[in-house]
This record gives sequence, C-alpha cells and structure tokens, in this order.
Amino acid sequence: MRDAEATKASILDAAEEEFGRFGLQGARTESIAAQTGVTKAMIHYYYDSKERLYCEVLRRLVERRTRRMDGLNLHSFEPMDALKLFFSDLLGELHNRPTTPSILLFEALQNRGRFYREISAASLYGPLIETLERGVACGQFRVDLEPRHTAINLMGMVVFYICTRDNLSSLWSMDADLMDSEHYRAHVDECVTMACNSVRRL
Amino acid sequence: MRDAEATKASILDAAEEEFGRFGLQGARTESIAAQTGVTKAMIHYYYDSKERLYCEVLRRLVERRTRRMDGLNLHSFEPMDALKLFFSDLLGELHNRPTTPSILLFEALQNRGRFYREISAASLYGPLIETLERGVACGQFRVDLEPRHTAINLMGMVVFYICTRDNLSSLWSMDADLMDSEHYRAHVDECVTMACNSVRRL
DNA sequence: GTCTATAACCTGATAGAC
DNA sequence: GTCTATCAGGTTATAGAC
Repeated sequence: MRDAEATKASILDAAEEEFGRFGLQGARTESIAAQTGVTKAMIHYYYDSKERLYCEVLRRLVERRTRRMDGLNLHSFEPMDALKLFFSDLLGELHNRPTTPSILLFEALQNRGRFYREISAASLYGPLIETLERGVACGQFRVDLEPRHTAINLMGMVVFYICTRDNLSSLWSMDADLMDSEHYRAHVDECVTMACNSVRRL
Repeated sequence: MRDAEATKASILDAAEEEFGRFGLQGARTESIAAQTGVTKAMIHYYYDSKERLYCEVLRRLVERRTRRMDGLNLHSFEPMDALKLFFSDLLGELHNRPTTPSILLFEALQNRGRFYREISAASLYGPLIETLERGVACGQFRVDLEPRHTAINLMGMVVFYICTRDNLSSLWSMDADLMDSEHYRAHVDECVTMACNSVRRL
C-alpha cells in the first residue's frame, strides 16, 4: 500500500470490526492484520500495542457518536419530538454500525468499564438525559421518571435486539436475519412506540 | 475433596462465574479450577473439554429459568398482573445471578448463538410472548404491539442495566455500585413502570 | 479421584532485513 | 513503510503416578 494514513485508517476499521465480535481479550491482532491486508507488525508500528489500538477505536467511536448527537440540536425541539428524533437517528446509525454497542458491552463485561471511564464515555448519555429532564420539567413526561435510569433502560431496549440477534433469530425462522430491512423496520417502530409510551405522562 | 458429585457441582458453579465474566473464548480453565480448589485436570475428567463444560452451564441456566417461569403460573393472572409478576420475579432472580444475562450476551456476540440454538434456549421467551399475546387479545394491551419484538425490547430494558453497570456507574458517582439495594430498587421500579406503560392500551 | 508434568499449540510483541 | 523470522509467555488437553 505504501500510504501511511490509508494503512493506519484501514487497521482502525478492521480493528473496530474485530473488537465488536470478540472484545479486547478475544480479538486477534492476526485477524485484524489479515483483514487489512498487511502484517501484524504494522499494528505495532502504528499503534504500539493491542490495548492502545483498542483505546483508539473506543475514542473514535465515542467522538463520532457525540458529534452526531450535537448535530441533532435536540434542545430546539419539544421533548417528545426530540425523543423521537434521537431514537430514529440512533437506530439508523446502528443499522450501519451494529458493532458499536457490542464493543461497549464487551468493555463493560470484560474490562469492567476501565477504558470506558478513562475516556469519559458516559457523556454518551448526556443529550438523552437532558431531554428527559426537560420533558419532566415541562409536564410532558411522567413526574416519577428518574432520568438516568430511564435513559439507560431506553438504550437497552434499542441495543439489546441488535446485540442478541444471533441468539434470537429462531423466534422468527431458523435462518432469519434480524438486521434485514423488514425485521429491522419492525424493531424501529416498536422501539419508538415503546419509548414514547414509557415516558409519557398519563 | 474426594466427593465426585460435590466436585462436579463445584466446577459447574465456578465455571458459570467465569463464563459470565469472559465468555467461552475468554474463560480460563485454570481460573475455574483455582476457584474450585482442584486442578485443571479435574475439569477434563468430569466434563471432557471447556466447550462441553460451557454447554453444561448453558443447559443448567436455561432449565433453571424455565422451571422458575413455569412455577409462576402466569396464565392464571390478568395479562397486566402477569407482566408485573414476571418482571418482579425476573429482576429478583437477576439480582442474585447477574451473570446469567452476561453469559447469554457473550454467547450471541462471540459464538453467534451457535450453542444457544443447539439447546433451543429461545424458549426463554415463550411465557413472556404468550402473556403479551393474551393482553392484546383481551384488549388490555396496544393492538399494534408485536409480541416478539416487544418481548425482546422489554428483556433488553431489564438486563442492559445489569450488563453495562460497570460502564455506567459514573453517571452516579465514580465508585457507585449499581447492584446495591438502593440503586437496584430504583431500577426495578423504573423497569416495571416502563414495561406496563409501554404495552398498555391508551 | 486427584495430582504433577508435559506435550502441542497459539498469541502479542520485537528485531532486523529490504 | 512493510515484511519475515523468532522469542517469550500463556493455554488447552493428555499421560501417568499416587
């Protein structure tokens, strides 16, 4: 390839895929290299160690998501509309990058959130929590709603389907693909409906 | 120890803990043995291979959960009451065994649900799906509710908090324990409220 | 039934040629 | 900037003594 930036980026992309399948522990530098078309040695040349490469993947992923949320301008919408927008956008992005939540789940399970906390990734919940607080304050959402718990549970509702799809496909048919348009659209619809109903003031 | 059954059971318990932390790939037979007080050789003597031990853990876990759900007699309650009962019970059990959902998540991510499907573990969703169908049929739940999607999303709502707690503890304080009584009770309350509201007919 | 010792293999990382 | 070769450490699994 002989192009430093291209090689570096290529490794980072392959690494994201690999970490999404197996987590930091299970990922194999050999596999990452193979998928990139270069050798293991290049990973250490550009990223020093598997752990540093992992942190870089994590950092990029959080920054990408943060930037995207900022672009939504949630605060310029009514809380309920902001909520719908937030989840429509999130679900769209996750359809293109279903490994993102897997990486963060692996991080929690395998590393007990050590690197997650290092890069202050909890900021991923900021915009959603603020929207929920706003909805409670203006009387659109339930008053007994605890914003942090609700935000986490809503996120769980969205990403659990994606992360466990290979377990649950047999609920439809033995070789169903839960990420294809038909199934995924049903998931999106169900998520948005459930999200709105679960926070709405009755 | 010199007690075959005791040793066998002890290995299975330690294995469940280890697989819950690291999944099939990441688990170390050495660690399992160490926690049991016997040597690695015993694992192969009783369970042949790490993979077979893993299947045994999975099988026991599914059977335990199935038996417990059967004991609830959900069909003898009104759908909404059955739903509350189901989640109260599930959340109580998960507080004692928080590794259960972790094992199943690892299974989906690392093994693409290969062993999950082998033991037909999707039956774990049967009682919940039936309850939802019953609620729709009798008009207590939303008519546009898709039982399988809703069941999955509700499960996700419950277990995501548990599985990502080590990522998210900093939303409260740097060293908060999200499984302690105070935080967990808030999670249970929020889950039950959200579950009911998200399925109720408006 | 349980242990020790070891075989056979795999993985992350480094050294050095090109 | 990229590759080949190799080291050092760690892992599953087995053989054989007690």
